[in-house]
Amino acid sequence: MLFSKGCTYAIRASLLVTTKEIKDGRKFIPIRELSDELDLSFHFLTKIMQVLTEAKIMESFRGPNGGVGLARPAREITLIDVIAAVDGLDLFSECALGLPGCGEKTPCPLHAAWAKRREDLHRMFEKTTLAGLAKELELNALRH
Amino acid sequence: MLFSKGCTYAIRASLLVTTKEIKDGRKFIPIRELSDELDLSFHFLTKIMQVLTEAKIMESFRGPNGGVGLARPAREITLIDVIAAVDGLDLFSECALGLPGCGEKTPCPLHAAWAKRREDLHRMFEKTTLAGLAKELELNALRH
DNA sequence: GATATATAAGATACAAGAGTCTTAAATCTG
DNA sequence: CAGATTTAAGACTCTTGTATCTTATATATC
Ligand code: SF4
Ligand code: SF4
Repeated sequence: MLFSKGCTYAIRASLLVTTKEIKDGRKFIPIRELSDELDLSFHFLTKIMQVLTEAKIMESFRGPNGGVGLARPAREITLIDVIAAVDGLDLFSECALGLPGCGEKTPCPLHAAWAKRREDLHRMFEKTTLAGLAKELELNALRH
Repeated sequence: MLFSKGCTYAIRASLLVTTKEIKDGRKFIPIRELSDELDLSFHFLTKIMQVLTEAKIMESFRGPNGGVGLARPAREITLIDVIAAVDGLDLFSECALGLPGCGEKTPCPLHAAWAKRREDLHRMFEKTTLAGLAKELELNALRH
């Protein structure tokens, strides 16, 4: 898999929080509500949301009417932010073969082809904001 | 990581076998020689080469002067063959978010962008043959 | 203040990946 | 045939990722 389970959960949950914030105008969404709708473990999602909170992508609030919400406007949060917080960015800097000490100076024969696509992927996730995804989701009634 | 450790070892070892076959004209290379030069565990590499042998990518021969060698001409073995044998091709058919039952009919908002790059990656590994890599390696004195 | 609701934090359990080791079978050489 | 070499097969260990569970802590409502 390209991303860890936790990372994909983080993306899906962030997107759901975004749509709920935009559509219903709510500031904090309980994690239980998210885990129910996304059909995944509440406890596991809790831990992941804690990571996003620590990374200043989410804000949290305890007690009744508490939950998690975006710490910044949805158009300022990119998928790279979420990926970096959960999985790190090794995928976009390390290489397909993972040779020790590899790089531009001493490349393996796969380097040119892989590095190009690696950077393209990085740019793609960097340009994709939660606001953009939420908008696309609403326009086309896509799944989440 | 994009590929498992075993898969990257498989690629590196296949490539080394290819260059040895081409340059030295040897049919079988002992796995110990490969593991020594690639600086990785002999026993682990043995297990991986067994997978490649089972997949008809390599041929093996026991006893003195034995070892492993390419089962087909190097220009007919692609990286996709090696990847498919060790890691499988899920990476190129599954999606970034791994939603259950996802696909063209009910796509998530990431689908279009990801599917395009996923197929591009698949094509890249499909077009890359061991012979091509070995040639590039020799021409430019690249690492392996 | 008492109680219910929610996240925070960390202990624990389970599964999968990565790596090691041992024994068996095949092959060559002398 | 005897002994050395080399892969085959599988048991075993260690580490990491995934998931669950329990106990704290903060907050709101009454
Ligand atoms: S040279 Fe490039 S492609 Fe090759 S192992 Fe290093 S980073 Fe990866
Ligand atoms: S719709 Fe496409 S991008 Fe979205 S989860 Fe499914 S395969 Fe992946």
